[in-house]
Amino acid sequence: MSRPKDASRPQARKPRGFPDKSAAMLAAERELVDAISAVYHRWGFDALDTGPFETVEALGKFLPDTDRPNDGVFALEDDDGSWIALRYDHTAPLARYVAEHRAGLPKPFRRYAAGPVWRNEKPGPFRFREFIQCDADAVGVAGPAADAEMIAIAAEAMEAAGAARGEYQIRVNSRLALDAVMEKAGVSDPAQRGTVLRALDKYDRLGREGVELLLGAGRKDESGDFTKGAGLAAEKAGLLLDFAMARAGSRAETLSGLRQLLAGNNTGERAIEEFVQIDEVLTALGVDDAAAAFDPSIVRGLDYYTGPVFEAELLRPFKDADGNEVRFGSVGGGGRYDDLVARFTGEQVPATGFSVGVSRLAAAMAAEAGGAAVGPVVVLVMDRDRVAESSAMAAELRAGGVRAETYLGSSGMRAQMKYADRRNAPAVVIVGEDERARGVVTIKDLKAGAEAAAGVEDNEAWRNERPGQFEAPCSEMVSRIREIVERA
RNA sequence: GCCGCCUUAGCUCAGUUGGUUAGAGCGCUAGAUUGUGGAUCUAGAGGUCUCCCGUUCGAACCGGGAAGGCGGUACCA
Repeated sequence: MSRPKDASRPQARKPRGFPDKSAAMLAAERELVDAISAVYHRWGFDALDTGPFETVEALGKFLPDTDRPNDGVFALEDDDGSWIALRYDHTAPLARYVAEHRAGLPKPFRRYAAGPVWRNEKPGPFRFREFIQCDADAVGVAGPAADAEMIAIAAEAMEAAGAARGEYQIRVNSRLALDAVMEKAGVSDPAQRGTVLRALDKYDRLGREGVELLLGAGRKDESGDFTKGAGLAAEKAGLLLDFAMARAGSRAETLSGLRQLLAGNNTGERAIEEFVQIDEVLTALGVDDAAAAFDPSIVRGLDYYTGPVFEAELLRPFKDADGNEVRFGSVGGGGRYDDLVARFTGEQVPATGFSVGVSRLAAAMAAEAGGAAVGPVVVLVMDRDRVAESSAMAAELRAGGVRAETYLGSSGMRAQMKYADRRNAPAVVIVGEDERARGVVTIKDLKAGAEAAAGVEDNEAWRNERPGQFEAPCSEMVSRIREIVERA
C-alpha cells in the first residue's frame, strides 16, 4: 500500500531564495539586462566580467563578522586553506580588479557588469539570495560632475527598463550633508552615528513618528519586538528630523531649505556646493525634477559611501500573483566610494557607480504579465509510421524562421492537441490521410480557435465548426504559419 | 537573529466538543467524441491530515518540541 519511508530518498525541495525561473521570467530578465547594458555601453562603459568568486579578503572589510565567513556571503574553503566567497555585488570585485591591474588601465576607467550576485540572508517576496545586478562604475573620477553623470545614467537605465519619466525617480542625497547635520546635532560617537543613519533611512517606512522614536528612546514594533534608539534629546532629534524631511517640490526648493538647515557649518557649506554642481549638470543633461530629486532621507549602507548617494525608486505599483498591489521602492542604487580601492593599494582612487537590481524588476514584470511564454508550433503525428513526414515539415518551418517541433510523445490526437495547448503553441499543423490524399495541410490557429470557441456551447457545433482551422496547400504552409506566429 | 500567526489531496479550503473506511471545488488522467485544445456529462488516480515525542482504551483533533511557510522587526556591503 503506502510506500515505506526511505531515508535515503532525497526530498524534492529547493533551498529558499533561489527561485526556479520560467521561460517568461528569463525572457524578462534578459530583456532588462540587454536594455540597461546598452545604456551603459552607449555612455562609454566597457563590459567586464570578473567571475563569481573573490577571496574573502577582497570582500573582507565589509563582512559583518570576519570570524564567520558564511554569515552574509556564501563562502567555502579553497584547497589551500584560504576562503573564497561568492560576490555580493559588482563593486567590490571591481575595486579588486582595479587595484590588481592599475598600471595597465586607462584612467578614468569606465566599466559595466551584468550578472548574478549572491547574499546569504533571509529571503522574502521579491527578495532573493541570488539575483542579477547591472552595474556601471567610473573609477578615477573625482567631483560632483561625475556623480551627476551617474545619476543621469541611472535615469536613462530606468527608462530603458520600461519606466516612463514620472514612473520612477532617482533620489539623491550626500554623505557630506548627513555628516554636516550630525555635526550640528552634536552626534559624534561612531556607534551613535550609525544608529542615527539607520533611523533616518527608515523615514519612508516608519514616517516621522517612527524615526523620532528611533532617534530617542527606541521603538516597539507591532510584533512586540523592541529596537533600542539613539538616545538623543528631543531638540537634536528635531533638527535631524527636519533635515530628513527637507525634500520639497523641486531640487531648487529643497536646496534652499537645506541652505537654512545647514547654515554656519563648514561641512554643510561644502555639501550645498556639491548639490549645486550636481543640479547644474543634471539640468544640462536634461534630467528634470521628475527624474531626479534631492531627498535628504536617503542614506544607504553604512561603511562604503563617501560622497553623493542615490537610489532609483520605481513609483509605478505592480500587482503580485494574487492581484495585490506591491510597491517596490528601491530597485537600484549607487554613489561615490572614494576609499574602496585604497583598501588594496593605500592610494586613494575616487570612484562612483550605480547598480540596478534586475531580478526584482523582472519578477514584478513577469508576475504582472502573468502569461506563459509563447510556445513552438507543434506538428502533430497522425500516423506513427509516418513520423518522418512530420519531422520534415517541422524542419521546413524552422528553416523558415519559425519555432517548431514534432510531437514525439506516444498519445493520440486529442492528447496532442492538449499538449499544444499547454505549451501555449500559436498553431498546430495536422496532416493525416485526408490531407495527404489531397496534397494539403490543415493548420489550426489555437488562439483564434479559443476565441471563436468561447461562445460555442454545443459540442456538436464546436466539432463541426473547427474554429480557427483551415486548409492550405503544402507550399503555403510556412507563410501561413508565419502570419499566425507574428500575430501571436 | 528576534517576535507573532499558520501547516488536512497538485492548488484553495471544509471537517471532527477525541470514536470504525477523511471531504468539496478547481486541477490531473481516461471515456462519451470513429482525426481536434474549449463547454457539458461520467469514471478514475491522488492523503501514514508536515514530522517527532507525550497524554489517552483510542489523536488529523489535546500538550510539548522540531521543520517548513506567512507577516513584522533587525541586519543588508
